[in-house]
Amino acid sequence: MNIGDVARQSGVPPKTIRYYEDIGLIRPNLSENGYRAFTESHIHKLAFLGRARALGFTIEDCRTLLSLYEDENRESMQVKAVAEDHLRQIEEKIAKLQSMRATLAELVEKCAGDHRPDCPIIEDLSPERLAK
Amino acid sequence: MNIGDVARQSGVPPKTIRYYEDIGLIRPNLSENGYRAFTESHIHKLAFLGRARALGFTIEDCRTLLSLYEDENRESMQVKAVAEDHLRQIEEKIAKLQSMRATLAELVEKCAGDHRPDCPIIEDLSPERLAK
DNA sequence: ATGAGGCTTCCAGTTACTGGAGGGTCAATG
DNA sequence: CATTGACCCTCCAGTAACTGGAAGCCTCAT
Repeated sequence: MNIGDVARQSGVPPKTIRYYEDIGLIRPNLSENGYRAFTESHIHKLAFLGRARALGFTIEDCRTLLSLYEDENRESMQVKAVAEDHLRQIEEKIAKLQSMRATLAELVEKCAGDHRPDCPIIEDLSPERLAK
Repeated sequence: MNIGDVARQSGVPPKTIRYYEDIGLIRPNLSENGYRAFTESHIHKLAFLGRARALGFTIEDCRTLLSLYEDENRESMQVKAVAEDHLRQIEEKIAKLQSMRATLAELVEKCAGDHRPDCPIIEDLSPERLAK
């Protein structure tokens, strides 16, 4: 199967598939004409990767998860560890963003948004000592 | 003032200050010995940038905000527009992350995390058609 | 004058792709 | 049989915002 078909069936764009090959996530065969030749198994792996990426796992996490996916003797605790770690990082990001949102929302609300220059947003960003 | 002092007073590391100069956010003078020479005003701008970055504004947003900061004739609606836009993007990011978190939390909870290979996380990532 | 610490420039690496140039391959059509 | 359009290939560069490191001046205190 050619890369275009695989892209359609896995949901992973051709460019990305080539990139995944570059970094060693998948290893398609080469056919005589120089085209990559993919199998069903490649489609599965790519779809797997697509979902893992959609859940925000890093490429390195994906590498680990893919090897666990292929490993009949994996222990679910290995998978769980990766996922829990990722979950923690997502929660940290959410916390950071929520704190930003809180500050921003407050500032935006306080800002008149008219034609005058006075602006609580600018003031908040300015070093207070200027007020001296 | 040398870059080290400015870094300490503004909270922006020397490397980053040089980078900000590179991309035209600040313009320190050059002293005879080839060192950058900063003024109070540079410290203020850098502190401003540091805060804006901490609120997640992009460098391009910072460029805009900095010019508004320096513009006595700014209209607060200009500032507000930038902030509102940024706020919207943050909210989008939060939404995406929360959806990831929900899925991940559910999967993590369902995973036994023991020595057996069965794992709801891997199953969720796997293309279902394999089940056929 | 020597050594520590600060300053300089420049190059490379980070994350995960994405776009584009330049150029072969294939299947179908005229 | 030539051409056309849709594929495919490789390689290079760019994205965001820094950060680390090498190689080499400058300055001040001993």
